[in-house]
Amino acid sequence: MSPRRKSPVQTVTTEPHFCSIDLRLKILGRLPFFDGVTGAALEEINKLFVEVGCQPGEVLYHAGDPAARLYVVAEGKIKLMQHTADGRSVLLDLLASGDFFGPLALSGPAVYAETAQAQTAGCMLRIALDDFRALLAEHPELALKALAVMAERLAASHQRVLQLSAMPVEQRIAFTLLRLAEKLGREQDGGILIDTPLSRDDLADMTGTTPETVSRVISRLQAGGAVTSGRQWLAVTDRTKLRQIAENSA
Amino acid sequence: MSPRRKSPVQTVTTEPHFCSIDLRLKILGRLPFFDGVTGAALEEINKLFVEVGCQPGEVLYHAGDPAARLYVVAEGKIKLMQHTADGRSVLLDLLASGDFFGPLALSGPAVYAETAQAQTAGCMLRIALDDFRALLAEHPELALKALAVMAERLAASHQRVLQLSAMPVEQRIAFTLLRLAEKLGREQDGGILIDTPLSRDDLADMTGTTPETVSRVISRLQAGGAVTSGRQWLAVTDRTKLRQIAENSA
DNA sequence: CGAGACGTTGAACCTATTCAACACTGGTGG
DNA sequence: CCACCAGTGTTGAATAGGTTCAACGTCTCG
Repeated sequence: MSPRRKSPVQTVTTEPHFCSIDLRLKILGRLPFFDGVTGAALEEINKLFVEVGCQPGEVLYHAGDPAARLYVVAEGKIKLMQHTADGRSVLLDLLASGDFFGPLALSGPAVYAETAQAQTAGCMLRIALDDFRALLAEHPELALKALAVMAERLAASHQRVLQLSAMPVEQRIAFTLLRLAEKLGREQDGGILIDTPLSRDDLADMTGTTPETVSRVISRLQAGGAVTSGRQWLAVTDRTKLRQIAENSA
Repeated sequence: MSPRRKSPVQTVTTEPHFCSIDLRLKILGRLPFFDGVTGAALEEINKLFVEVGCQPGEVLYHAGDPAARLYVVAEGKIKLMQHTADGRSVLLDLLASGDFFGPLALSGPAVYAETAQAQTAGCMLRIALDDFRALLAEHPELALKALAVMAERLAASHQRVLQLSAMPVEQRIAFTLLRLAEKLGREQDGGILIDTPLSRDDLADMTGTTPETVSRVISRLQAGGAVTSGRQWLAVTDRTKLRQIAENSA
């Protein structure tokens, strides 16, 4: 019952970001792509990656830019976004350590389909598209892994289309919070903290609504005891209640 | 100015549907998957497929069913749908001759993610998941083709999320009609006929709205001369005007 | 300490939904 | 062959859910 006043979200603040060799190998080894690759080959692969630091708010690339590289998140959170002509925006995905982004298709027009923006400071591992193509040629089973990743994302996107088409705002927000808690959740005295600086605008862009509406809904959820929230942070305190709201089809 | 009274959409009516060998090879040869495969190998692949006829409205599989097969549309139109607990539905995709559907992921849980329902009578080519897996092992480059297909569909789904999140109904419908005209369009005295029996309900499920609203919007479009429409059919008569409506961000 | 970003809340407005009545079409069976 | 009926489409009126605009409070950072 003691409302936390400051954000419990850990924001890394060490300057010019870079990753230790250990972290790099750990990240790469954990990728679905390379989980069957042995240590020596992995180090070979590691050499193909370049590390890039980034600052909060920094845009790694814009939708429509010529696409020549793929990225892996080593540290930090990345927002994948799209924008309309009149300035509205959608947050397509929120990526954390180990997530892959960029033109996974490999064929097709070599432009980025979305804008990638850093939500926190962090470090990315970058690989040239050609190098990745070569890697795929060498290890054909990697394509199957990529296929699995794409299928998962397609299913997620379809799920979102369903929600936007057929559910009221409150349910969409509840679902989104559950998903975020699952993906970015960290245990925090009795609740699951969504471990990224998350604004009302971000949530609005994730659920197809406005920041004002998000604020109202979250106030309601907070009054009902389902979540606790403050400036740029949110924790799920009653998962069951939240799920109930998400699935309430009455 | 003479409003067509009967649907110009050609509906195949020959009973128990099946495909000629010629058609089968033609369809398979045209698939992005097999476009590099030579005649002899193609006939080998052809043997793995079984043909299945289907009637309008028939459900090939339900979302959640154990998934053991992949399908290729030889003839006819297939609706891929999802449903909510309270009976609302979304039409995720409308597939025509040459389109692939089923669990393209190959890994992951072996259940169908959507429901596949025939919109017209038609014929499908079916392959066992295991056979397809074997095919992929034999021809690793096929995985890249599959990857490209998935990427395309993911981009389409993202586009739809953007539209549902940030555009009013009229724009969404206009966009949808343009896309349908592009995919299923057939030239028809001065207009582009969308060559499938398309109900207001279908359009509502494609644009995240209600059949009533679709009806109103289409009436407006028709009054403006952008489209002509009747029972279960629609033709785009002024592409430019429709595109203008679709992109109007004012 | 001030400025700007973030968040909340209220009130008016508007778009699209819902409910309802009716019209048209096409197919079926008497 | 016609009458009927279910499926489809149209239109109107009332309503609701969410947006928009605006004002204000609060936190953070330089």
